[in-house]
Amino acid sequence: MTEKIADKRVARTKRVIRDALTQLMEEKGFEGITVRDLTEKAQINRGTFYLHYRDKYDLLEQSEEEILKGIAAITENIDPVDAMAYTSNDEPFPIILKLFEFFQEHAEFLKVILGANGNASFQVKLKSFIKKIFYSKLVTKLNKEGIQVPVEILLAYLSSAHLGVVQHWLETGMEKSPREITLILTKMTLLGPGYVAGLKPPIEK
Amino acid sequence: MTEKIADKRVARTKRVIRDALTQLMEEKGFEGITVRDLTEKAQINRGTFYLHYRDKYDLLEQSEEEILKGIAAITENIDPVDAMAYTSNDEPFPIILKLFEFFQEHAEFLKVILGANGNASFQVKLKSFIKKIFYSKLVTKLNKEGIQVPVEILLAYLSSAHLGVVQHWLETGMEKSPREITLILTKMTLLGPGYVAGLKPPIEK
DNA sequence: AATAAAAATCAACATTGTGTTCATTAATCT
DNA sequence: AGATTAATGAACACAATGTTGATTTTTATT
Repeated sequence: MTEKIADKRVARTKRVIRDALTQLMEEKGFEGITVRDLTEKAQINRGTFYLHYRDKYDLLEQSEEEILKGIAAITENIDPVDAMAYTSNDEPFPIILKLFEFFQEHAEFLKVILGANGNASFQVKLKSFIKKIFYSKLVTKLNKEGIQVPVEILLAYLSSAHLGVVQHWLETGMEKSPREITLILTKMTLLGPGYVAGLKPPIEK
Repeated sequence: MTEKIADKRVARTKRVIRDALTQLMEEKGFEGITVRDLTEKAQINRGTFYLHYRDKYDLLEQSEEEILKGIAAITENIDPVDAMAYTSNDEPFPIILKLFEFFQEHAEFLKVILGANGNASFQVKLKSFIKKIFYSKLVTKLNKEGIQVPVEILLAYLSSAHLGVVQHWLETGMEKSPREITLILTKMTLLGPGYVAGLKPPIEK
């Protein structure tokens, strides 16, 4: 995933800089961070920073890029039939489950980047991955039974809802396991939020 | 809503600064904007900016604050029974409809602040308003029929889904009317995204 | 273990944006 | 019309930026 780093010093430097980024973003958001802040927190020379990154935006991009590559690896080989294979109420969507396991591994960074001090553009990128997943699920259904709402809007609804639950899950310390949270998501999506909330389901059967 | 501004010059200055903010955020995001950028775009003296705002963050906060007050005015007087009064499949939630009408009025600013170059913390604040709406709807149902998923997660799901549709609606030029888009949202929420997508609803009736 | 190669440090530099000030000009309110 | 208040323009010290060149330290290689 990440390019192999030959020199131990480089690996260490990049690691301490990224750790500093995560910590500082949590404290004051990317906005308020200076390169000096980063290098002080990381305890390296300011010049060293510029040996590896053009500026702080470059650092952010590279950090995000790495995560997005990991997500792409999970989502890009979606077999519409198999990967989201059905899916009873008590069997989680396999891909969603895999994603939650990946999120858990990178929770520290994702928590800040997807949080209130985070980066809106990263959210958009992540959301489009999630959209892709649901789209691949929907294409098989399209033109069979009519979809009752515009597909684009349905995708916006579903991807946002799922990302929102990821954010909430990270924010509250990941109390549920990836499997548990995926099951809950599956349930809300298949049965409908209204139904699971106990609202009378106005389905004229 | 906004404090009455006595002097016409002040009103004009604040207006051109905020217009500049909206434009520049669209171009390069809040991150990259300098006070010099703002005053050049607004064609005013740089010192004049500091007569009204402490710094660019203060400008952003005040701009957001104004919007949030408008939303608060709509949401704070929610009568759980009345305001979200039922609500057949082809009657939109009144509050949601009102919100969309408000969003339409402030579309230009909201589009950028909720977009890829926008501000994550504003999203969080707006989402919590939406959560409040659904919470007020749910409390009446609580402890009656059991809710099948944790309330907090359900609220995260619903509020994120709704905010996501708002973002998509703004992003794509508000082609649907507030009433149309609210109806679609109501439908997806009450019937369930799975159902409206044509998935077999696994409801064992 | 010795040496060549590469990375990190340190100090210095010009540049740019910041936020403040003060005297002056211009627009507005009554 | 005169008093008041806002906007302008120029100047200032300060802080962060991104770059450079010389030096030291660490790593990889033989």
